[in-house]
Amino acid sequence: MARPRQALLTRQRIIDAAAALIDAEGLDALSTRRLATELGVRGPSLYNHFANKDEILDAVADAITSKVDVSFFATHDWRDALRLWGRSYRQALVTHANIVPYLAQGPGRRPAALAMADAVYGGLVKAGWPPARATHIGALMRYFVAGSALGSFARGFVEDPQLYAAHYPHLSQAHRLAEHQQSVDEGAFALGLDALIAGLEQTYERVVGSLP
Amino acid sequence: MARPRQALLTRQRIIDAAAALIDAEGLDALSTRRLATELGVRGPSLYNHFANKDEILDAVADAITSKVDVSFFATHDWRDALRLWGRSYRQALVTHANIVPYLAQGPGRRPAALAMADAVYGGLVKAGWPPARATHIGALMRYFVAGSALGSFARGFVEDPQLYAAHYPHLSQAHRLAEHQQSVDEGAFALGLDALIAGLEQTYERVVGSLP
DNA sequence: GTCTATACCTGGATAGAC
DNA sequence: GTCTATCCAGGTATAGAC
Repeated sequence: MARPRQALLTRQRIIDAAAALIDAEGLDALSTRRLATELGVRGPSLYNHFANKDEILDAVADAITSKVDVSFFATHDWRDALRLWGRSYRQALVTHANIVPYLAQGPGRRPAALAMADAVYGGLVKAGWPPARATHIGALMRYFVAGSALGSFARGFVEDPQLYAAHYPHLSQAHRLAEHQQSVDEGAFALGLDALIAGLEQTYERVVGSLP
Repeated sequence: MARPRQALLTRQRIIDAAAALIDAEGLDALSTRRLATELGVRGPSLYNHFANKDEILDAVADAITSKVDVSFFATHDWRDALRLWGRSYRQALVTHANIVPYLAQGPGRRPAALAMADAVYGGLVKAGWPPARATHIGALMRYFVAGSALGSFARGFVEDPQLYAAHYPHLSQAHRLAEHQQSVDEGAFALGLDALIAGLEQTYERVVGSLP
């Protein structure tokens, strides 16, 4: 099996397999050898499609970001657009939570991330937000979404009541958090998103609403 | 130099050196060999003080979290407490941004993290927030702070105007972001924190203010 | 309590055959 | 375009001398 008639690998197959591997076992599980094995191939073959491992990771990150829906800024009020975009953004990251640290720290060179920033910024400015504020809003939404995808709050807790009751008076029910992990995270995200938009609305009225 | 009269290492020295190394060169730079070298010692010596590498990382994470000031919940109005705690929390993480991915994903077994959660939850409940909401608020604040420390929004951009102007119509000034990275991040955090608290205030009036 | 020595594994990447 | 073979660096951790 030196050179198969039909290529065994494509960039897309590699990206998909890498994403699946990271989702299942974490960022550290992604090695070129391991990824190749998943694809029924040997390590070095990957280098026919990507120059190095970082290029693979960047491609995965870009694919995930490209799933975020930013179309709302063209069709909706900025408040609704922010809310709908925020949900779509979180959804995209939560389903690939293990890659969030890489994705959030990565450089602003990935096309999908730039397209997203462009749409958000453009939409906010068009709605009347001053450019500096629009930048801040794009950034703070990113903080909130990335943070919520990164660290499930509840995942941290352990299902052992004894561990908390003794030393942390207010956390006596904390072990229950482990049971309701997902609903706690979703509730916290929903509450935060509502609060953020309501708070920004006040700023908007003060800053933009007072103009002619 | 087999057995020195005075121990060369202490847990505290190891923790400090590990934090400094991570701050300077990132999480991946922390290996037992490298850390030992920084301490003027050989790799295996560390195992006299910690069972394994994860224990070292947990100790670093705990040390950082313990620097967060949660005393405000005992002395201030919940709004002010939230704001002051948020700033202190962000400050602690931003100065050790490289460890945020580990810290945010880690388990809820670290004493400092539990003490913090306990103080926040207790303070909010005492202020009249229903327990479920108090949990959500603690979580959403964590999302926002961790997200803001994790990924500097502006750091991602590159100081090359050409890169953006061509394809992203609204980002023509994006290269300027790289110059003002810190002020963008601080401005975005401040705006988001204000908006969050203002938004929560509305919820508070609706949920708590209407009670007897 | 730190050392040396070492076992053992995994990693990313390249060269050259087919 | 995938293979084999190989390099080299680095990782965690243990055993036993001093």
